[in-house]
Amino acid sequence: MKSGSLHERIRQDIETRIMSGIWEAGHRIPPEHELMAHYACSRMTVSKAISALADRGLIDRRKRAGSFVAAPTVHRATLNIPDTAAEIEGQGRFHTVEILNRTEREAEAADLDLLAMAEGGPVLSLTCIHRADGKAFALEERLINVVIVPAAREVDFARESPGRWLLGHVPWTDAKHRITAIAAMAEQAEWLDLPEGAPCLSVERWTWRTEGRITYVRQIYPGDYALTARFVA
Amino acid sequence: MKSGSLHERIRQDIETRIMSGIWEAGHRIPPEHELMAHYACSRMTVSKAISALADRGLIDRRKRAGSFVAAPTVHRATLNIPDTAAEIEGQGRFHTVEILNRTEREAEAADLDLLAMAEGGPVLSLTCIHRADGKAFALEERLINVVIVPAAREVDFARESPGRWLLGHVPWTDAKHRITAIAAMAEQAEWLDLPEGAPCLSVERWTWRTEGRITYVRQIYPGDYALTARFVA
DNA sequence: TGTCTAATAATGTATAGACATAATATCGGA
DNA sequence: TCCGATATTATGTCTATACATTATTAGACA
Repeated sequence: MKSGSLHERIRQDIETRIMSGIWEAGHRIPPEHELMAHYACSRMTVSKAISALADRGLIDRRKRAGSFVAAPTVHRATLNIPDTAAEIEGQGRFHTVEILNRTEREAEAADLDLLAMAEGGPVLSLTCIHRADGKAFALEERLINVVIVPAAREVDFARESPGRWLLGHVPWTDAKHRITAIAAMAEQAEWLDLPEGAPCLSVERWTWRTEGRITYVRQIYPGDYALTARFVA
Repeated sequence: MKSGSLHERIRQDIETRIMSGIWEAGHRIPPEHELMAHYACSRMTVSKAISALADRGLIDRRKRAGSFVAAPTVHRATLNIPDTAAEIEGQGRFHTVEILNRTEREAEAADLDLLAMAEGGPVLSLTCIHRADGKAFALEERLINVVIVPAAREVDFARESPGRWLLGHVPWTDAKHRITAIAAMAEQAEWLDLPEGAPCLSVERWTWRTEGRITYVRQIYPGDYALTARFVA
């Protein structure tokens, strides 16, 4: 239980009190000088423990007033969205990608929107299917902004999947995800080996850095695929 | 840009270098004493900045060896799953809940599993529909472990929705989420005002605290409902 | 009684130094 | 050349102290 350092133990201690409901929302936690006395340590150590809790949103700190247990209003969970190749290999299965379509073209109206391109320019459009031990796992539709990532032109994405290549070679500053349920359209259903209209999970991601959008990707998984997320950090 | 405190600025500074790709994965960031000199500050301040980055998983720190930019293998995003009532009201719409079914019974085999109950005991089963401005928004199927939360027996959940009541009255220590796509079954489709078989987003959540599982809930949204998540903390 | 002002209590930030810990580098000897 | 003891370096934790910031409380004054 007592994991190493003092500030860590203090944090754990307070966190347990909050989580177990001994200190409920709105309860004022003892001021730092009291905790100093209680744990017989310096203020910095106590402060470090409390700051960690504040960072995680478990408590609110107000000057002069004190620190209070925060009222939970949302479930906040961390979602790990691994690059598909890593995910499949992580399950001990054999991953392959097949490129179904690769086109380099001038950005069309729809592309301009997805990649937030003001002026237009060349884009690389990819459609590929990921397989785990030969079985369809996910369908990937991707647009890459070639203006920002010119190197993508030269890559053989059948050898290294687009997601993995981008992750390793192109840094991003921000990403937005959108998760919806869709009905598989005829062509999609065929590739995923599902009946037409079968429910599928669609995960879209827009990735950008300061200069602009890097890539847009939509991944379509059969409905029984589950994204899992956990509370706590 | 420069927001307030020095350690915050240093963190921002380093983060920008990492995110922009100036320092790529595996790059060693300057040791603390160099950063001290560069920012003309004490070691504690530098350390605080770097520790924050380490907490977020952006860098790895190794004694004697130094601190290195971590290799990104996954997109990590924070998913906010608000209690449905709060979500609807947050959109400025009018929220109502209708309880379609409320049963208190001895736990059945399926319940024991979902609530991880070893011995059995009473459970409260609820089915309700959330509406936004009168329009179907989400269908909620919930099990509450009455052994742990006896107070739930007395609550009128038509006045305060189950999610909100639990959030406000019952502290949890951990939660697990599972997101899948499903086809609406006849009864579900009817309540959600969708054709049978329409793709729907299913969000399941298991919530527990030290003594055991508190509640299991499955929320079913029409397919066009989107969960969104952002990178960064 | 009401209002403005000053004291006070709490957190927030930062310093400078000490010792602990872990991994690497170095050097002497077999 | 290899091995092992020792030195070195970078991070990890902690102390004691100082001053800044902010909201509340108490007191002075009209």
